[in-house]
Parts: sequence; structure tokens; C-alpha cells
Amino acid sequence: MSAVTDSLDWDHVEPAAARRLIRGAIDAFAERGFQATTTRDIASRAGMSPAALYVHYPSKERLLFEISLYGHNAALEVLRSADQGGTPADRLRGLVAAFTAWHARHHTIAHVVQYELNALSPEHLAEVATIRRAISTEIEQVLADGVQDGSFAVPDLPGTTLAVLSLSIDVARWYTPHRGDPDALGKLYADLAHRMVQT
Amino acid sequence: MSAVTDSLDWDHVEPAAARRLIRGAIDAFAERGFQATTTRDIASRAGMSPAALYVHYPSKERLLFEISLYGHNAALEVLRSADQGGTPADRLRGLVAAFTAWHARHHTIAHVVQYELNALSPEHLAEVATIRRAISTEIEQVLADGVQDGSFAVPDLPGTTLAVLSLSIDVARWYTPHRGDPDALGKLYADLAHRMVQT
DNA sequence: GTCTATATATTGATAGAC
DNA sequence: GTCTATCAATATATAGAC
Repeated sequence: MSAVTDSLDWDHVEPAAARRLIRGAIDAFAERGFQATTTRDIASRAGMSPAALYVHYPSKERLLFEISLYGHNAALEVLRSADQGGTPADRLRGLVAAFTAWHARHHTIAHVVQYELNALSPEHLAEVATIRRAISTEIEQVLADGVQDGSFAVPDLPGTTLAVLSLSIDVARWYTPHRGDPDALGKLYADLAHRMVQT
Repeated sequence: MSAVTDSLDWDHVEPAAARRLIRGAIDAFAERGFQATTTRDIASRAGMSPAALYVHYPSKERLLFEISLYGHNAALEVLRSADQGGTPADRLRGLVAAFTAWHARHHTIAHVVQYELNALSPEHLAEVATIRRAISTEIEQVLADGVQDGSFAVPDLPGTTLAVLSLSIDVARWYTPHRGDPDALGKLYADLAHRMVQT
């Protein structure tokens, strides 16, 4: 995984105060949830007064949207970068390993991305849902390719796609750094996902 | 699955007003999350004033605890009832099918059970965590038995236990009734889980 | 662009009548 | 056991000085 596609340091956010707010919001949302997080808490983590937050973002929801949008795009990019060609088996293993490791390595933002969707406005949710469909399609296409060339047996393609995605996504629910190396977890899950579909 | 062990109609809660509060709270917590749910909303769903809630429960958190405790016990009971003996493969398939179908059929309460843990008080969380460990042990033991008799190949027992649990638990995140029959989903996931570990 | 101070709304929970 | 009325705390967001 390249350093660029895995970059989640929010260096593109300017000025630095806005970046501190994003980082503070991610930590707060992941720890306590969107609704339980106060703007005072976010501002405090960024080292400023509650009022200063509104110079950079018009609402708490907008902060969540920026995080969710960029996080979803980062996850999609990781998947696409991981598709290195080769047999469907190789490709599936690469996708699952990368997607799983991403959810472990970036478990804080991944938690916000996967479990705070219902706090988004309907318009913002729709925008994020487009990216989620693209993520799902990446997995489904590889499974379909494996069925096509006979290397996979998948009686229920949508259901199995969802199951493979579930495996990786649920990592954001339980992962903490003390639970092991993200890449090792990625390899384990790549193996398990491959076994689920191989002929 | 017997009607008794799958019963989640809260008939044991008396009087009826308290039962209406529990049911209203489950729907509200699942729809909006614990923090975003107001006591007014819960009372309104139960057809009473906000003040009447406190006659039956001392706090909003206590309502969540009652739901979480009973929900966890119901999930554990479903797992234990599903262990009908036989080969490790038969037992694993039975456990995964039942546990998955339960999360689909009772996706509303399952969502509260799985995703509102951090809203519990430390004491209440500790009580629920005991049940969660028992649930995990049920799966782990069957996998260990399969390794023992040579029918399963599981290089990482804790990691694979977590992966099997993830598959079922994540159902509570995405399932809605229009996404298919709970029992059919259970059978699909039983098959996928079995393939993950079979030699 | 940050601050202090505050407007305005809403929250969880309580008091007291019936 | 339910109600109306309300308290006290806290929330998001804004006003205006610097």
C-alpha cells in the first residue's frame, strides 16, 4: 500500500486550525459518537474556544460530512490501488487484505465512517452512499470474474459480496491497536474470504 | 428454533406500561441512537407523558440496560439451543445459522445490543460483557473441537472466532426485512463460515 | 481569526395535583 | 400511575470586541 493512498493526515485541510478541528472531531466522534459529542469538546481538543469552530465549519454536521466524505474516498482508493491484476483469487486476497488492514490501521476514522452515517443530512448521506456503492462493486466484480473463469463457486453473489465486506467493515467495531498488526489481520481475513468462495 | 427461546415480545415485563416503554425505547434507540433519543420521544411512543416514564424506570440509561441485558441473554440462549450435537461441522453450521438469523429477525434490538454498548454505565457494561464472553466461547469451543478431531483447519483460533462472530453481528448493521428471509441468510452464512474452516 | 458573552432551544429529571 | 408545569443543566449557534 503506497504512502500516498494511505495518507489520512488531513494535510490537504487548510488552515492548520481547521485541520486540528477535523482531527479533534474524529477522535471525539469515534470515542463518544456524533450526538454525544459537543462542539465545546471538539473546539477544546483543537485548542480553541467553542465560537472559533464556526469560523471554519458552519455546523457540527458539516464537520462530520467532511470526515465521512474524505474517509469513504480514502477507503475506495485503497481498494482500487490494491487491485493489482492476476487471477481472481490473487485479486480478491489483495482487496480483502488491504480493505481489512485499512479498517484496522485507521480504526478511529473507520469507526466514524461506518457507524455515524445516520447523523448525516439526507443530502450528504446520498453523496456518501454513491461512494459506498462503488466500494461494494469493487468486491462484487472480482467475485463475478472468479465465477466466470471457474475459480470461484458463489451461489449468491450479492449475499456473498456483503459477507466479504462485513468481515472487513466489522473490524472498525472491535479493533484496538493491542489486538494485533493490521497487515497480519489483513492476511488472515484474505485467507478466510478466499476459502469462502474457492471451488 | 423454538418459539420460547426466540421470544422477544417482552411479555415478562410488567405492567403493560413498562412494556410499552421498553418497546418504544428499542425502536427509538435503533432508529436514532441512544444519545439522540429523548425521554420525551420514548414516552410519546408509549403513549404517555415524559414524567410517567420515571415511575417505571429511574433513568434513560436504565431502560437501555434492561434492553441490552435481556437482548444479550436472548442471543446467548439462541446459540446454546442451536448446539444440537453431531460433528463439529454440523454444530458450527447450526450455531452460525441460528445466530445470524437471530440478528436478522431481531435486527432492531440486535442493533441496540451491538452498537449502544458505550452508552451503558461502567457497571452495567461489565455485566453485559460477561454474557458477550460466553457467546464468544460458544463459537470458539466448536472451532476447537473441529481442530481436535481434524475436521477443521484453524491456524488462528481467536482471530477466526472473531471473524465468524463478525459475520453474524454485522447483520444487525445492514439488515432490513426487504433484504431477504432471515433463515435463508442464516443458511448462506452457515455455509460461508463452514468453508472458512473446513479441511 | 480568536476571544468573551450570550441568545435560544432542548434536554433529563422532579414537584405536586388528581 | 398518570398528568401539567417546571427546574436546572446543557446544547448549538451567534453577536460584537479586539
